[in-house]
Amino acid sequence: MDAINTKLYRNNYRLTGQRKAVLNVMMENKGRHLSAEEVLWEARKRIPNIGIATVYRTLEKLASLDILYKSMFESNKFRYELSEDDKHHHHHVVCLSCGQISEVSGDLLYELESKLDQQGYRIIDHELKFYGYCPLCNKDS
Amino acid sequence: MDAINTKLYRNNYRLTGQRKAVLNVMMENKGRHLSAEEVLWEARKRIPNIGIATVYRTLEKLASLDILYKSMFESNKFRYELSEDDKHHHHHVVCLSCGQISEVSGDLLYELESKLDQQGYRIIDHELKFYGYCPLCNKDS
DNA sequence: TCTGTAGATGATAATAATTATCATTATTGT
DNA sequence: ACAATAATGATAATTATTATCATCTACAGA
Repeated sequence: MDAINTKLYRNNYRLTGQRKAVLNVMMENKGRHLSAEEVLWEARKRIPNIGIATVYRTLEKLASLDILYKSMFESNKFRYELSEDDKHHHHHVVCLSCGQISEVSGDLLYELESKLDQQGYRIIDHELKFYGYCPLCNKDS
Repeated sequence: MDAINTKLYRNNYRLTGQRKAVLNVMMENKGRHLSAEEVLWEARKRIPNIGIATVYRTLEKLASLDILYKSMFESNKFRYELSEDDKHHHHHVVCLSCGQISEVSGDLLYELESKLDQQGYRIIDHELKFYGYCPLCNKDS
C-alpha cells in the first residue's frame, strides 16, 4: 500500500477519498478481475455518490502506473485486477463452461522470448490466455 | 477456398455476393488483422452498397466456423484474420512503437498445457501475445 | 426456367462501454 | 488559511456492436 501511495505521489496524483475507495476495492478483491461497473458498486459502499466517470478515470490512471492490470476476456468489456508487485506477466485460464478465470503461476516463456530477441525483437511483456475447462467443470462433463 | 465453400454449405449458409466479397478481402489480406470498418471499405470496392451490418454478420459467421480468427489488440475494437487451416494457436508480437502485428510460429506451450492437464484442467486452445519492439523499431531506438 | 420460401440484406434504431465536457469542489504546498 | 490546480459528478458525446424490420435474393424442387 505504501508503495502504491509513493507511486501516486511521484506522479502528482492526489490521494482523494474516491481513489482510496477504488484502491481498497481492488485490494480486497486481489486475484479477481473486476469490470468498471463492478468496481463502481463496491466503491459506492464507501462513497455512495461516486460517479462512473471517476471510476473509469481512476482505473485508467492506476493501470497506467502498473498498479492495476487491464485485460479483456469476454466481449467488449475491460476488466482490471491488482498487479502483483512487479510481476508483469499475466497467464490466465478461462473456463469455457463457468467463465471462471484463474491465474497460472510460473514464467515458462523465457525460452520463446529469447528466441525472438535473436530475431531482432525486443520483448517487454507478454500475455497468455488458455481456454478450456476448469477442474470442476471438467469433472462434470 | 473450396474447403471454405464446403464449410459454408454444410452449415446452410448461402454464398451471397456480399459474403464472397468479405471472404475475398480476408484472403487478399491473409496475415493481416482487419477491423470491421477496414473490411467494409475494402468490400465496398466490390459491392459499393454493402452495409456495415452485413460485414459484422459475415465476420461473426465466418469466425464461428473458424474460418476467421477474432481478437483484440488495442482498445475496444475487434480485429479479424484468416485462419490458417486448422491451426488453432495464435501467437502474436505487437510492436509498441509502430503497432505492427506479426505472427510467431511454433507451438511451445505444449509443456505448460500438459502441466495444467495434470491439475485437472482440460485445455482446448490458447492465445499468446508478446508486447515489445519489432526489429525495425528496435534498431531506430 | 419458374417459383416459393427461408435465409440474407441495407438502413437505421438501439444498446453498451467508454470518453469528453464543464461547472463546481477538494487537495496540497506554501 | 489560501491560492493554484487537479479531481469530481452529472451528463452529453462518441464508438463499436447488435437488433429490428421491410425488402430482396439464392437455391431446391416442380
